[in-house]
Amino acid sequence: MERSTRQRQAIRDVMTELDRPLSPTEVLEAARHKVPSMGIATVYRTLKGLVEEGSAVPVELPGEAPRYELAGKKHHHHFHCTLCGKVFELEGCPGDFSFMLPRGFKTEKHEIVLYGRCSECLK
Amino acid sequence: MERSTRQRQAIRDVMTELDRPLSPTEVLEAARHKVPSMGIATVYRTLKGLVEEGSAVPVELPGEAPRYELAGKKHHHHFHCTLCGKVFELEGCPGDFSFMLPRGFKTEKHEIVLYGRCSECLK
DNA sequence: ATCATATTGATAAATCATTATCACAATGTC
DNA sequence: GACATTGTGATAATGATTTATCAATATGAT
Repeated sequence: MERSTRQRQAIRDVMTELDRPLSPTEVLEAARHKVPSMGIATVYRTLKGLVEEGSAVPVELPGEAPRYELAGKKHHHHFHCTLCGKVFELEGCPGDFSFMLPRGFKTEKHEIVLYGRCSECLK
Repeated sequence: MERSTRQRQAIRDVMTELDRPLSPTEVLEAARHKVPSMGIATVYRTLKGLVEEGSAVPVELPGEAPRYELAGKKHHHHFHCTLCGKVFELEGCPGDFSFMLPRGFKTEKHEIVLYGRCSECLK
């Protein structure tokens, strides 16, 4: 991640503009609108580099290959549209799940995923 | 799933006895205590059959291959021990996540996964 | 107990996401 | 602008999980 290339800039731009967790394939499709020659290998390479340098983080959802979003966001969870498949960032969090813990267990973190229809798919 | 075999009974027994979501490998290891000759193919075949007949359900956790648990349990979520890797069933649920939904979105279901140390790993 | 056939176990093959390879192109330093 | 070097794109290779294959075995109806 030393040189500034059209491809890398396009990928960063796409992640900023769409502002939701994107799969490598989604990144490729969107980035090709800016750099039509882009290949999937470049997407994987760049996403890996962004994660290593700390400017992106992987978003793992049940039964799905990792998506990626820009780092630095505050604690949040995700919504997965069951129709279009897009994942969106959610605000808010119930916060305390200790009442669900069996005796003797200790929790470090949690994940919440809501499933349903996004506003676009409900139109 | 027509005949009753030692292998299938062993797999059902293991799932009942351990009473937590099990990966195919975990099922194999436990079932071999009952039927030492058991092969991994039989585990996959049997789990698939159990799911098809509705007596087991897949449990998908972020970044993990599916585990399987017996069907018929009431709404619940899961705890994933970050040390031993075992997954446990949790009781209770905050229930309402509508306050997290963006305007125009509708939710159908949700998943919660807690991560931390199980009681065995804290001893 | 016999027999038709479903099941098993070992392993080859298929899948799918991701990474490695490598010739060619682009970057940016001098 | 020349050049050393990094980056790209096409695609082969990899790794992990799951499924297919098939000869041998076990089941259960007769």
